[in-house]
Amino acid sequence: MLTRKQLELLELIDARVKRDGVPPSFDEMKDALNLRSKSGIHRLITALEERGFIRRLPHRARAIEVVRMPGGADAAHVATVIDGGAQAQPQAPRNAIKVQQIHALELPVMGRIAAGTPIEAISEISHHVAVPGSMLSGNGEHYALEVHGDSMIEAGINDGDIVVIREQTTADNGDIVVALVEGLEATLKRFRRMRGMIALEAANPAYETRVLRDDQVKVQGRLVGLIRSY
Amino acid sequence: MLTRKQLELLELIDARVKRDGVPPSFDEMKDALNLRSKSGIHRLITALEERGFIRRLPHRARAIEVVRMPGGADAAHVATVIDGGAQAQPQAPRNAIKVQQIHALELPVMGRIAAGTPIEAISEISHHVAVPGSMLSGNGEHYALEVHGDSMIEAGINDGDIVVIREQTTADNGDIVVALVEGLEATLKRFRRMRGMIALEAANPAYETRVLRDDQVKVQGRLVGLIRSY
DNA sequence: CGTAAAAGTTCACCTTAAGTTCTATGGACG
DNA sequence: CGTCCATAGAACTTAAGGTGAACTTTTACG
Repeated sequence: MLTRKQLELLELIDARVKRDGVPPSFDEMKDALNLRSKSGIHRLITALEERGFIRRLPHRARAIEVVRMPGGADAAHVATVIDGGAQAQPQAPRNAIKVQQIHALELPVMGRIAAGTPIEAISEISHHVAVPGSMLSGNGEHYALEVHGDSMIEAGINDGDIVVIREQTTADNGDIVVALVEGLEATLKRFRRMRGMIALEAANPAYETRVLRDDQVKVQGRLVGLIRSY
Repeated sequence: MLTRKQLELLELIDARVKRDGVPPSFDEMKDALNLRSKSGIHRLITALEERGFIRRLPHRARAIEVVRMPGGADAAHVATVIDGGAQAQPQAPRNAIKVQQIHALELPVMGRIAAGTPIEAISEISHHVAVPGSMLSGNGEHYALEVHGDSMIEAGINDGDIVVIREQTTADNGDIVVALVEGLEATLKRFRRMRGMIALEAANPAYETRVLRDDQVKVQGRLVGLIRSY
């Protein structure tokens, strides 16, 4: 899986992060591996990223994170240790064997939502889904809903899909939102504001656009992601 | 992941919140880090937010929250500990570490695939995505591809979507598959076998169904999931 | 409720640190 | 003897960090 050099670099990064709390820069790595040019480091880093051992933010200084160590993790079920909120706890519990960082989060599926016509509650949690971190905007609360109906089908949202919603009370034109109409019907529609009114458009010609007064519509969240299983 | 300054500031905020119960103001942080201008703090805060370590409400006084600490896990980045299989950690660990199951796996994105017309390589890994375990069939290798083009649009597969593929060389009628045509074109199409020939149907009337001889088509995998970010 | 103080934001300017890219070099190898 | 590939080197681009000042929004208080 890894060449000797790649492994060496991976172990170096891991050791430095543990020692300093801060990942090494390219220059520091180059010195530590006795190379004279950091372009070699660049290639090694790229290789490690491709193989899924580290994650990084391109062009960002010291933005490297070790995701797993060789021999490590690759199973579908993994136990995650979530730190209560603060208190870093670097070392894993003793009987843990392998560690992998997964860039994802479990979100509650709060129920079903009728995509086209109205109703179906945002009520109790039925279960949870893992959602890739890249879908989440960093700040803001998120939850998931199961789509029922075909009214958003032309937007590529099918019956049974899981949609990921970011809680927010405002929306821009063209956003797909979860809106509460008349205080009770929760629907998933495309949001458009026009001369004082709000239009909720379905993405299916069989459904009519509903134009409502400002006070009849309460935006509850915006669609930020979609997950479908076949 | 963090530079020294960023880490320093993060630890300061964390310590202050623990000590005072209230996050420090920009001026207080500036003094604590021995800076003469608070605009530097602003930039560090922005960097910490980008990297997902803190969450904040813009313009609000002292509205900063530490979401996670380096090495520690919370929010979008979660450290997963793979328990050997048996014994999980039954007893509540010393400093209130919560254990959560994340039912997901990081899959490599192997490149782009043209959904409609032909070609685009399954070549090197560009990056990784977390994929919910419910998508994975337990056994079998999986990988991900970025969809390019609109040929599968009526199946709810849009340009830019990430599709999750399970490696397999056979397919049932109606499956959506990654197929290698004539040994070089990789396409995402619906698979149908008819009287000794294989039909690869696009889900877009603008594209024609291609009917090919058995030996011209090699099934490489089957679509098992889809992930879309807005 | 209005206003002043406090807190957060933005900009311009600068220096240094860090990451990226491209081309050249030199050895291993068939 | 040419190809492959890791290393080197340097040029280049961008990010990080620092400062000071003006400006806007919140928040607290009389």
